[in-house]
Amino acid sequence: MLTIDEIARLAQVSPATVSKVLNNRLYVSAETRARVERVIAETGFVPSQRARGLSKRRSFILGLLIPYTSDQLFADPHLLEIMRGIEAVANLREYNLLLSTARAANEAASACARMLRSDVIDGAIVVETLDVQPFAEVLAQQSASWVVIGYARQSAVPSVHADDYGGALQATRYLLELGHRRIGVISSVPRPFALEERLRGVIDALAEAGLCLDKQLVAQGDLSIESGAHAGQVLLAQPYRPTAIFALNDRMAFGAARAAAELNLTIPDDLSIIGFDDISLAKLLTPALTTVQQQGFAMGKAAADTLFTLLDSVAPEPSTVIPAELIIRGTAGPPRG
Amino acid sequence: MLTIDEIARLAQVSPATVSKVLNNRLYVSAETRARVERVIAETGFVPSQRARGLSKRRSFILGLLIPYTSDQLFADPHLLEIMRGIEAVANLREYNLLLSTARAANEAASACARMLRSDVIDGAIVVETLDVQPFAEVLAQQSASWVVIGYARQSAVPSVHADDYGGALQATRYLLELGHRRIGVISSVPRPFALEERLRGVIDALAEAGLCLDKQLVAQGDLSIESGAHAGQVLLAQPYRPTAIFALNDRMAFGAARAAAELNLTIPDDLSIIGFDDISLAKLLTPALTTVQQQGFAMGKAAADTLFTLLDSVAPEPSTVIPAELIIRGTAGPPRG
DNA sequence: CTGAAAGCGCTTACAG
DNA sequence: CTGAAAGCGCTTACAG
Repeated sequence: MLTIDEIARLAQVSPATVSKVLNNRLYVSAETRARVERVIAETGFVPSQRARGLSKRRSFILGLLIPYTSDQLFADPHLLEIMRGIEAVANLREYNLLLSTARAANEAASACARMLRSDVIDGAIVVETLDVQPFAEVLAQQSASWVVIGYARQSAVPSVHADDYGGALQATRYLLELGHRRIGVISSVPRPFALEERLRGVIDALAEAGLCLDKQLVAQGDLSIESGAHAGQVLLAQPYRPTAIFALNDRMAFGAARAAAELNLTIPDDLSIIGFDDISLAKLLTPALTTVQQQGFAMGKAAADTLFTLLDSVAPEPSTVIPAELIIRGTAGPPRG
Repeated sequence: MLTIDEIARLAQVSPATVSKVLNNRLYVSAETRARVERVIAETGFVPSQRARGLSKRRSFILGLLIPYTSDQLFADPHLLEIMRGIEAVANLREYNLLLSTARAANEAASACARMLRSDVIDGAIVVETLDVQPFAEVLAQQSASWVVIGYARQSAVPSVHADDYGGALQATRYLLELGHRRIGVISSVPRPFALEERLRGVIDALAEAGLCLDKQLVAQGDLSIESGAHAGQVLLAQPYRPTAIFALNDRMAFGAARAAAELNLTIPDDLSIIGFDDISLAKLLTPALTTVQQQGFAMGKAAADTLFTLLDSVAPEPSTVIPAELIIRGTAGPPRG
């Protein structure tokens, strides 16, 4: 294998000098630098990262931890966009990305701790698909650098999340503007904190219009399509039924659409539906689903930026909120009559 | 940071002995081993991977390369399953997974080469979402260890792929058994090799029944939903139209279903549709899509096994074929009348 | 069975 | 501006 010593020999300088050139250090004469660079180019030499890491005490690798149950991951709308955002930043810093998709949260947390201790990774980004608490406990001890994409409530970890509250506010206001007054909501039990925020957005938007959230018009699902269909049936079976349904995630919105179809209700004429997430299938519903989009790329980018801030030992923003945007497509319109 | 020297001091042995315990070497007395293990357990010591790697000349990291255009990745049915399969094997070997999702194929190839040369990774698994040729050219030179998931035609790389031919054979036979004689096919231009194989399966199954593939009944898409819809329109606009359509991927099958809906054709009574891939949305079509499923987990596992075979310097299987299975759901039935 | 020494391939003060 | 030397934290012959 080509080593720095070999390059030094070919360029007739010391390994230390080659190292200086490699690291863009000052105090190397222009001609020496040129000579070394030529040899490097000719040989295609790439320095060994692990030797470099051993000296620099860095691995130049970031861990991306996605604790998941396969079903969740498939459903996650913007995970890939998040990854792209992280990668974009990591590339600039010449960092690589290590992927870990452990199953249970505590299992993932200890795997993460191991990678940190064995210095395989310099820091980690944890996607809050499961409970973040186990990570907080394990990683706080070893004063590790990490950030969570999601809500890191009690723990003091920097976090990045979408503006769930604002997104729900927009969606609800839109329905109100269209003229809806009886707006059904499909929420979830147990409720991830993001949904808690979305629900708060609904309530506040209704309050702006002088309305209260009618308990009768809130049905609970479990985030799945099936549960959305069931919740939709419940809402639509009411004597004085809602003219619009805001499902707090897209999959449940799909379910609601199915429930409407079973009752021969036309969307959006008989029933408006809005979802949240903008999963890739949202466009495939007919009509296409009006929903709230999260900016995965921006979230990934922000998370990586935050992590590098930590690695540079400067205090990062405790939390970053990425805007969410209402995407108007075809499932919401003015109520009939 | 805790080092092997510190452990040695605490256990009152030499670092070399600690190393032997760590590596499960023979020739360590039971009591010495016990003492060292106790200290390791008490301190929670985890050896530095990069120091270990520097000595062992291994990084214990595998590269997973997914050259993609974001659209493709979203659409990829079993990528996550593939990743899980790879991870399962990697975990057993105490290897980690590095993820790289470069855009263009040649860009990805050179990034891969860099990671190999800088010994960030010991080997790579390339998912054939784009052309594998650039990888073959770049990696062949440095005699790197890598395998492709997909078809690695001219190149001598070990490959793992689904039984596209067999899957198409099954699907077509099934339609024939249901009684269909006029079977439309939605293929693609340009055609990935996997689709080539699927088409071959169709032709052979028809031949078994004494039928030929009618050119009139083959429409070309480009793998997208929209193209499938268009191809479906073309096929269904024919005077003597097909009673079944086999779309060579699920997305085009979705498009075909949409085309059928526009003509008020009922599925499967007026038209049977079969897809290929079993993407996660397949179940969401109403009726749910009958399609051919690829075993992503098995593919990932096989690819990782093959890569480790290479890393262990033994000659691997040149190619591994993973069975594909017809999943019978609701979009295919006997033809009317 | 155990340990001293050299080595993996870089980087970093430090001296010149 | 340049290079010798030590060090990063392990492992591996080798000697005892």
